[in-house]
Amino acid sequence: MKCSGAMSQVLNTMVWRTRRMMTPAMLRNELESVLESSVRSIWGDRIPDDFRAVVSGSNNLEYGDVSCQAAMRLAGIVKDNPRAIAGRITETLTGRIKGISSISIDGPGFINFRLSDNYLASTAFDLASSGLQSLLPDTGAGREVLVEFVSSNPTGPLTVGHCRQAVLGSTISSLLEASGWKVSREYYFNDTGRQMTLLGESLAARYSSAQGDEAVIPEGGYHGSYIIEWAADLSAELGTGLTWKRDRDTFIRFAEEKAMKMILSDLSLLGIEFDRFFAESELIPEAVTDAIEKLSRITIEGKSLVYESDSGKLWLRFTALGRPKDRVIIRDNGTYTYRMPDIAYHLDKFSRNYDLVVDIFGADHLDTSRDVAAALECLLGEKSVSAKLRVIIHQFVTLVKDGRKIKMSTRSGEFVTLRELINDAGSSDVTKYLFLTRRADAHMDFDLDLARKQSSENPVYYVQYAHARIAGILRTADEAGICSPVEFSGDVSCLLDGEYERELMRLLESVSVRVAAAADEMEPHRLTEILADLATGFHRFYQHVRVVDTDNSDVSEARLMLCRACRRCISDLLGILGVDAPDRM
RNA sequence: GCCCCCGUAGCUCAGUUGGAUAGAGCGGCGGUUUCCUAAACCGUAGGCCACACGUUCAAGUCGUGUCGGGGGCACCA
Repeated sequence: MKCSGAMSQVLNTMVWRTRRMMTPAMLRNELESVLESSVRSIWGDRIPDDFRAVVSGSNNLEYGDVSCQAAMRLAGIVKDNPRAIAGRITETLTGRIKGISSISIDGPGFINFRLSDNYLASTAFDLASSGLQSLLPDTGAGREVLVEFVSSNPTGPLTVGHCRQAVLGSTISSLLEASGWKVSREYYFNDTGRQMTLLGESLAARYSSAQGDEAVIPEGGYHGSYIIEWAADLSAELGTGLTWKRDRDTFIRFAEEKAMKMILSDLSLLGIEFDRFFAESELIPEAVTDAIEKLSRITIEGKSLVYESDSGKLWLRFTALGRPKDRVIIRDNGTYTYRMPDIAYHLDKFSRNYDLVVDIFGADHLDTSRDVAAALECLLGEKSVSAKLRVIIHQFVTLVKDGRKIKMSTRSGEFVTLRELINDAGSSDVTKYLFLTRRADAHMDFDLDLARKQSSENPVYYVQYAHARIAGILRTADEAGICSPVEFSGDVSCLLDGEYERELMRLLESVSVRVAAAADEMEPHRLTEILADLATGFHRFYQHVRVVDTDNSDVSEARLMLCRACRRCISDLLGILGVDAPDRM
């Protein structure tokens, strides 16, 4: 980017200085602690220890930019009316708070604060120059978190349901990363047991049929047509002489390898990578046996947690742990049921000393997941588990095509794959974004007809368009020889005192706080809300305010800085979602 | 039978430890372009927040119950 004489003139006439960055989170924290100490200094020990003067955003411009409702809370405690309380609190703090230009008491007793123009401009500037992450609180502070997601067994391609989980998991991971966590993404899969045998046998059946032999896919086996292709590959590689009886392992391992490749390629469509693929076979038999041993040493009310039934099965007494049913953990044929290796897996995860362990599961795992958590709490102590384990359960997806819902069943081979979905929707960006427009715990109808529309009806394009528009402005500005300052000066705020500028700055200021909240709650759908707000805010600003104006270069430069802040904010957020931020559309 | 989720504008959905006049997109109606991307903007209509009771100074938000819808619950994973 080149800078003209006008620019250097501005640089000369303004006093640029470095300063300590004041983030929106710091401002709110400071505000809260000032309010709190004011309250405590007035009423002393009448205030409960857990009292907090919480500050939140105002939804109405007339009521300032941030507000505090402490006075209403205190009414019952100090026996006075809220407006009088608010008055006493504010008396003690006039002129003491950085970043605040005025304070008022409104309504039943809200204390409303107006952010100073200087502060607003400075946060916009910080966004423009250093990006969103520089304003986010460092919640993770380098602590380590393990996020497990997808964890689909290698039996076929990923489906629409896995797609939602993949998008959720990778976005939550990125969000945590942006908040200062060191994130490991892990994929757990079952490479042993009945399902793999069925898969291998299904492959063997397809393999035999291809050679004209009569062969039937086993009861409960896999009917997907992709296995026909694997069978062809298998005979091309190893010839036609294999039989299920003699070469079980060859069939199973070949199928597993093919399935895993399929899954990896599906994931790459979404741009998702894992740090580790953890196979169940790594736990068998030592880790699982060890876990059973630990559990069997525990007795609750005189009864052993692990017991054997007449038929030779081994049970875990979940009812003693507050769960509704006891469950079989070892079948009479000596194999483990799903829960047992999963408990061992979680013990393994906990033994690796992560500060936080996040599980992302579909609604079908709810019951098991609670059993696993109960077993963990029993072995490791309730406190250490509840403090570290975070389970996010998401509801299922229904596809809507041509206005009608598509029914899916998994094993039968009648399902829509992730790959088909992305092809049908036209791009992975659209798919990813739309999956994040709903809360994880809400059922979701994925509307393919909407996904295919390349118009403002489609929320992705609305946001991307805002980004492309800003990029266009920056190009125009560059050609006109205008660029925004590289250092911040407080003086710049007087150039941005218009209604639309302030509205945009106010919005930009709130973004990092909202993103931090989304990270704390692990609710990535809030990011699409924020993005939509940013796009709307920018479009509105653009419609009313001329940015590139060579006759008014100082104002133009200041406005350009807002544009850059907005663009950076949008692209950083889209980056967390893994969605492209195009410069042209 | 047990468990989970949902019920907010015509449709799809947001709604920040409970707070001020309940919001957005799409759809409807009416406008805006000699000007940096009209994939945009502005205005307008449209709501007993399923229902009842309770807690509270204050409930879309919390509790109990009722009704309605979706989903899950294996010795599959």
